[in-house]
Amino acid sequence: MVTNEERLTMSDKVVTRFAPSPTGYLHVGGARTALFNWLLARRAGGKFILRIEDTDQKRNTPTAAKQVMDDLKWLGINWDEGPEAGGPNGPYLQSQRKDIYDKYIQKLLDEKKAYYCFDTAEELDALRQKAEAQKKNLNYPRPEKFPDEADAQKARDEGRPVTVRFAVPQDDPIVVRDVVRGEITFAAGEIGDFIILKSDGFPTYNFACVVDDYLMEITHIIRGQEHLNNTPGQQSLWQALGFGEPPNYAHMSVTISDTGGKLSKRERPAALRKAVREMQDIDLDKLAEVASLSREELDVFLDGERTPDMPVIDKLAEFLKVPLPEINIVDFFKSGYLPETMVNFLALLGWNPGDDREIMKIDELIEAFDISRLTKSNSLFDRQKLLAFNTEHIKMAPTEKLLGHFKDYLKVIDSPMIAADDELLSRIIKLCEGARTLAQIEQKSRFLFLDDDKIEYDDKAVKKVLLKGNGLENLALVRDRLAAMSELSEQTIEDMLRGLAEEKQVGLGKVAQPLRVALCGTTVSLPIFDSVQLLTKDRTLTRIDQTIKIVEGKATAGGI
RNA sequence: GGCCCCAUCGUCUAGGCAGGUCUAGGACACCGGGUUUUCAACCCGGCAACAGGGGUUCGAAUCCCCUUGGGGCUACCA
Repeated sequence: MVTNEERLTMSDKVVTRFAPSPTGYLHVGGARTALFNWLLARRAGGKFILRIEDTDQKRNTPTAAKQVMDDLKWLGINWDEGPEAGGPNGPYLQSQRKDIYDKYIQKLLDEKKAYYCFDTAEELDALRQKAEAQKKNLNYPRPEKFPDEADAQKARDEGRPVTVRFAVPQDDPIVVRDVVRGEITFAAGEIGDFIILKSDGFPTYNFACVVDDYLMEITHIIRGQEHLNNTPGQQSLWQALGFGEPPNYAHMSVTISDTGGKLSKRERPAALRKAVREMQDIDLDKLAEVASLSREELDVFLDGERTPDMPVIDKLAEFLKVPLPEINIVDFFKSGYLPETMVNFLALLGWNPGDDREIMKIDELIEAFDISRLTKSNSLFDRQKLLAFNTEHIKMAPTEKLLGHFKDYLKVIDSPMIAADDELLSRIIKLCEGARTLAQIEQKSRFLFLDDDKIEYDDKAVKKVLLKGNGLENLALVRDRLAAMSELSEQTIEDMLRGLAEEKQVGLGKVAQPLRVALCGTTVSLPIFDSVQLLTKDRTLTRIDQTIKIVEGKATAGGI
């Protein structure tokens, strides 16, 4: 039996890569792919390369590459070669490697292993439909005689699109050796000739990726199962180009959404659409204004025809207070998850260390990582389990580290708590022991940083705690006792509240909860004794008075 | 439709390649109880799975075949 250790030292230096197309933020699936490649490289003491696959002129957004890199950095996934880092195999943006690809395209053309095509989109469509009628996939009819350079020039002059197709060898079956799935055989003739150079002069993914993997000396490619069907074609190209042994492929399972199907970034707009449809009396004009969309653009989106950019979706959701499922890595950041949580959780989606360990630090993950333990079957992204993981990681994290994460979080959500100093934030964090997300810590304590007149009273809380039973009366009593106190500490506040509860023959909750609602407007906050002490006596009294006034007013007006 | 992949508790999974030690282990969720100034956290207990059918074998969750189910791909996207 070959151990993981032996396998790693037996092989040459391991080189892996993550090759995202910069179409938006890094999403969970991409992060997982990046992570596995990174873990393998780190485990083996090899190299991890970041390569940006931006050969599609239509889909790239200018900021996307930076967004992806920011998200990788947040996760702690660093790259040895790539944009920003540099390296001997650059450039690392495929759009800047055109001359390299041209050279290899020309080589295939010269060797009659590829040929020019001049079909229009309509002509291809017709071919595809014909194939469909015969219940087959389109297998492009290769011409008997390949067009030559003169033909290509003529087509260009006539304004016809000029592409290049790879002539896939049709005589033998193609066997792909996959680390997680074993040997997969594609029958001879199954893989049709595919386009390697687009009419805009850029190579297709299937071509660029083969050339770059070769030139960058990639030894292991871990990617999603959705690429499995590309592999025979790529492997075939690898051979035609004379690149020798292809790299080790490992096709991971796909991450499935709890709504069914592959986890996709389309889910956020879809969730928003659904929520808007289910809502009544929304002012659509106002809504459009909030997102700085025209009313028409909004309608188009709501009809499901087109989707605006993510920041617009976020704005709409925020305005409507609709929680959207987190899909992109930044979404999780903004929801108060720790990067350690994401790395740990993602690593366990389709991989496990082989023992009962689940909560693991990054170092442990690296130490335990073994590519042969990748799982074959698809897995569902379980948000509840993710929450449990986050709870554990918050619990585990040293205060200083947590403080750092918390400050990052406050910044990204633009919280009024940014104003607080480290000492105060540390105390707050300690008071929130057991919190599941950084968001919960913020929500429990932000009332301390709001102006007294900016407190929003939650209707349900007011009804349940102040209007039912003796809530208001108890609050008034608390006010009097508090006003009479000279020294305020958690202990004296506790003594006062407990004493009062005992006198009234009620549980502590009956006096503590009305006070809590008066301070922060909701039933959830930091422990009450600390809350009062931190807010100070004067401001506590102010808020109590304000609350009594507002609630009594509402009650007599029959508003509640 | 064609091609490809997959199949253990509700979910993530261990076990499978080297068949017996599996009356199938862990975690999350769920249910019941405890603790409690809120939300959490925490403690104790419980429920819960080898998709179905055929083989092979003394013996199958484990090997083979079929069925069913799920997923992926099927672009001048990656």
